Amino acid sequence: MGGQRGVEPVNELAARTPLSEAQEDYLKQVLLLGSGGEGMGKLEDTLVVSTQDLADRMQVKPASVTGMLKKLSELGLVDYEAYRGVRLTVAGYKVALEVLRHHRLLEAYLHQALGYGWEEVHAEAEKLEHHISEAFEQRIAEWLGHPSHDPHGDTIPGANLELPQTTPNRRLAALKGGEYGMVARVATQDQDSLNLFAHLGLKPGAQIQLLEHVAEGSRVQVGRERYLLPLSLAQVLWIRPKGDCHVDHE
Amino acid sequence: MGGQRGVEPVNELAARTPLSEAQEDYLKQVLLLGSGGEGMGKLEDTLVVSTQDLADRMQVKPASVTGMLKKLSELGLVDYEAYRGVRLTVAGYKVALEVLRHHRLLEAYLHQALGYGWEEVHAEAEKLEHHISEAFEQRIAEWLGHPSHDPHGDTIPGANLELPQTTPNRRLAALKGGEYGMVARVATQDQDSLNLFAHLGLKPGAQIQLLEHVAEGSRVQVGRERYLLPLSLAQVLWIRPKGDCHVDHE
DNA sequence: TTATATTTTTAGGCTAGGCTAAACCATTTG
DNA sequence: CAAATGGTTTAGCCTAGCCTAAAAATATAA
Repeated sequence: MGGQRGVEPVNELAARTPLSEAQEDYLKQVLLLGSGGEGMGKLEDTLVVSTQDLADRMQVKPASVTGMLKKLSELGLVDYEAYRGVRLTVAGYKVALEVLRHHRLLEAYLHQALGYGWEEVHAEAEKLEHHISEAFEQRIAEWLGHPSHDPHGDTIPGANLELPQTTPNRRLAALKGGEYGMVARVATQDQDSLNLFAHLGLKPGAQIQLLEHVAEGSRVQVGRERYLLPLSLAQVLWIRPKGDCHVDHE
Repeated sequence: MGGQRGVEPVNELAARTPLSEAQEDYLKQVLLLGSGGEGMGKLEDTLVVSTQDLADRMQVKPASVTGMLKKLSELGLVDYEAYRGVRLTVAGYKVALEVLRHHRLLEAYLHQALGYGWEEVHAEAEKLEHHISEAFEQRIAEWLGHPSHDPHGDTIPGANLELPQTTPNRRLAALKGGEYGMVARVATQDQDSLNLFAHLGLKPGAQIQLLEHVAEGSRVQVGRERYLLPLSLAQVLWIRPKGDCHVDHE
């Protein structure tokens, strides 16, 4: 059997074997971590992901990650070299996008059709994403009118897995004092953070002004309330800058 | 540890440990098989179920069933004695009803909210029933107006797991020639049978007349069509008898 | 009531996906 | 450039659920 010359023979067939829930989750996290906070982009723009990071995200020991990466590598879903980290292959990227599409469509559906709060949808979608059929995906996508974003402001890959157009946003922590903007994305999966953001009215679409950065975090104005957000939170709030600074009030 | 006098000490606590999908499925099937075609009734009216029957239903070898029954027995969810078959305990019965409630609410929701055909809902509900939260259950129940029956005519246990009132129906195979009635329940999970019934318009609510029983099965009138249903199908079609025979036409 | 047939259980294996402890590599530090 | 440090992998174990083959119990027939 030696001698398959050529560049990328790999196990393309295996990509058709139905994957386990765990496998899908690993692929999804490789994509998310590799996209590093930014929206999530083309496969080429993706970074190499470390065993450790994956272990943290999956709530699992690094040794377990190694084991899984070997399997996924044999399936041709990731490029993995010991001690060097991991990246998705084209096949793995497709799977990850599909899972992410399920997840985000579910979030949108739970929010819009069943009245879940936007901060509540993540957990439920996380469980369901692996168990819905393509028919289900299609029907909720249709019901929703084929949305491009979920309730957190994350983009939803299209039915053919194309990525929606994204506008360039900046983290709240990167705004300059006085700048106005609209919350475009709340990029955390931590339930406590989500609850806090929801409580403060900091959801996608909300208009805000960054007052100033201080040692403890960022001071921000939302409606007529002013809050101090610790840096960790200011890092996950993505803002679409609006008009420039010092506008017509005060 | 000897000497817990009293009748039913058992492992009540374990019933609180979250069960695996497989465990839930076994419990559900013990209930369904123990209810033998009839609607599904009180725990007391339930029959003992054999290892073999369970194996057939679960698409699994009898040896595997034995293994699982031992575990469920230790958890206090079934009463199991080697070679004598199995029955649910009160705790197991509750779990089974809960799973069934999920299943049937999902079927109703998929049908009414997402436009699935009534014959298509079973498979999707089968996968999802183990993965929805109580919040999800509640929201779809509410959306549906707390229905008492699913699209196949099966009763849906209430939020407190009470059983809805059931009216006494008879199998099509048990009707007498000339009797009229309404399809009340299509009691099969076989996809081909479901498709056939759907194709013939034999869904819950349909008005029918039994013409006669012949060697090959039962001849039945639906609208202005007449069909011959093999006995196996006539056994799973439950009818609510309407007016008596020979009414005002022909 | 003994013999045969059927059902059920036991024994021993396998895979997936976790874990721990120990070995290994790479990178940083002295 | 050697040594210490910390992330990574290997080796070996464990549990859930399934399997097959063989043994045991029950049910049926003679």
